[in-house]
Amino acid sequence: MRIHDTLTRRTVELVPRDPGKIAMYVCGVTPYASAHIGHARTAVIYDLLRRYLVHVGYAVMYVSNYTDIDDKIIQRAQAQGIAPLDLSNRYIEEYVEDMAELNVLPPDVTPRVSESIEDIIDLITRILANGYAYVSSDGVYFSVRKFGHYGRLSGRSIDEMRSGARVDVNEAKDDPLDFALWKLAKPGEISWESPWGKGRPGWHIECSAMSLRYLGGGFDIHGGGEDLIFPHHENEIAQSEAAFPGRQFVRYWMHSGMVNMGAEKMSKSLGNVMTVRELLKQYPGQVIRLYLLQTSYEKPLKFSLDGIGQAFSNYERMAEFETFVQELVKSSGGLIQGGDQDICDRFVREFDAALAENLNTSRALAAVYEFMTHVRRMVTEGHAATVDVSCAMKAFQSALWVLGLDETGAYMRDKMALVASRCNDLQTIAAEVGAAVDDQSAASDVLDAIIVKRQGARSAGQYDVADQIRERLRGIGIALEDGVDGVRYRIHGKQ
RNA sequence: GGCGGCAUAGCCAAGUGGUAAGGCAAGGGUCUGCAAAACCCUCAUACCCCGGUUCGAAUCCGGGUGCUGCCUCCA
Repeated sequence: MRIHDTLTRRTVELVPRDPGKIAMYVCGVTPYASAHIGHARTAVIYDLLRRYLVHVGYAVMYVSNYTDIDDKIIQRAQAQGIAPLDLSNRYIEEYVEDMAELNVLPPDVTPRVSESIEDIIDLITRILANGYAYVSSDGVYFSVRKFGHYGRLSGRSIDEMRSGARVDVNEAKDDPLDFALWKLAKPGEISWESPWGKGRPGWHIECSAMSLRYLGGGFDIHGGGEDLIFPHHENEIAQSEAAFPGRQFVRYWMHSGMVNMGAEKMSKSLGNVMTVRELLKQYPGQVIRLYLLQTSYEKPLKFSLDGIGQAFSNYERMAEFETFVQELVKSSGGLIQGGDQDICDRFVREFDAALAENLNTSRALAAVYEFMTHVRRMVTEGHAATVDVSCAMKAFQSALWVLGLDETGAYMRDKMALVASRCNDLQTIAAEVGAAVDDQSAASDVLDAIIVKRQGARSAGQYDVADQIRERLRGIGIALEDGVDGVRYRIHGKQ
């Protein structure tokens, strides 16, 4: 496949360090607050990359960290009167739950800073020994000017940054551009023993230590949000290559675009966030995931509820199609009288080709939509040729897996939860139409009773009554459909 | 101040030299008690503006305008 490499600014063929294997590292979150939709976007995108690589046959080793020690965590924990690691631990647990809802597969390894102190100390020791760092009054600093390639990833020169003059002034630094590898602890702060005194790692060093630990030097893909390009990833390169001079740290750098709230970037520090939790109350995780995949991963995504509503319609279509094609396979024994035998092959080829071109999800989704239309048309028209429809089902399900949209079961569960959230309304309607339910009945039972009532009206020819009931349900976001094989209903998150 | 990115129909969005994918919404049709779903049809002489290069540009170049990212914690 081809991917866009931030370092060379080119879209290039992905050539692994070891044939058939991909080693990838993605910067995870600093868990001091609930994950927002921007965090979700990054997680979903790299999860898609991983799934695609597995799909085309690679053995993938995927590492993603938690930066569970940093200034903000310490501050917040202090404010709440709890231990920093308790705070970060709580949000890590929350994050794991949220990502599971979005069908993000757990990475193979999820290292934490607090559990990687030894590796970090070893790495700093190496950097010091190689002369790229110095011990100062309040910690250990990296000498940016000693690293010749500094600024290559983010495309800036050391002198330009000087004119920016927004780098903080710190007496302990030899140069304002230098950054901390190890911070000596202030009284009462969480700390670990080190050759330079009790303290904790600076930001940046942990990702070098953890990625090198689990993947080794020169691993394949390093990813993260594009806001990490500078200084985080720039510094990672500097540290890692200073520790192991002459060896390339990472083969390809990938960066995912930001989610914007209105015109501005969504960020915890700006406070303009939409959390995943909040969204999951209104929409199934699969719908949110599809929403995030509708835009190319490198472009900014302007968050909108309307966009999620569109994703809802689309996901509904996919879920319905999956059921449809499964039933078709059952009823036809796998072969049907249809049309174009090539439909499957063309779909698989186009879908894979789209993702192979720097994860073009819009194009891949277009292939999925067209495929659904083609298969249904084939069945509708019923040509003379015999077509293997089980291959269509397999191709479709395989594509859904790659996109991580294969949790149709979870989708149905989430929809039922939305029905349950309307239990009061349903009870009201049941009372109005005289459906036989009691106050204790579950929402789905109440809904069933209403539907039974309506079917009774229909078979009695009382269409005005039936239509009224349908309208009432539509009013609370439940749409009834009378098919030849019974009644179905759809639930809509938007109202 | 320095270095980037983006601008395609009501909305989302692909497309980096060959004459505008796909989806949502909308309108019409088939089907249906009526709807919905499904299927069929319609829906940008046109890609922010002005120049230029070219047989040919949404795509390349120059100049504008607007929005935005990074330079400080950040996915």
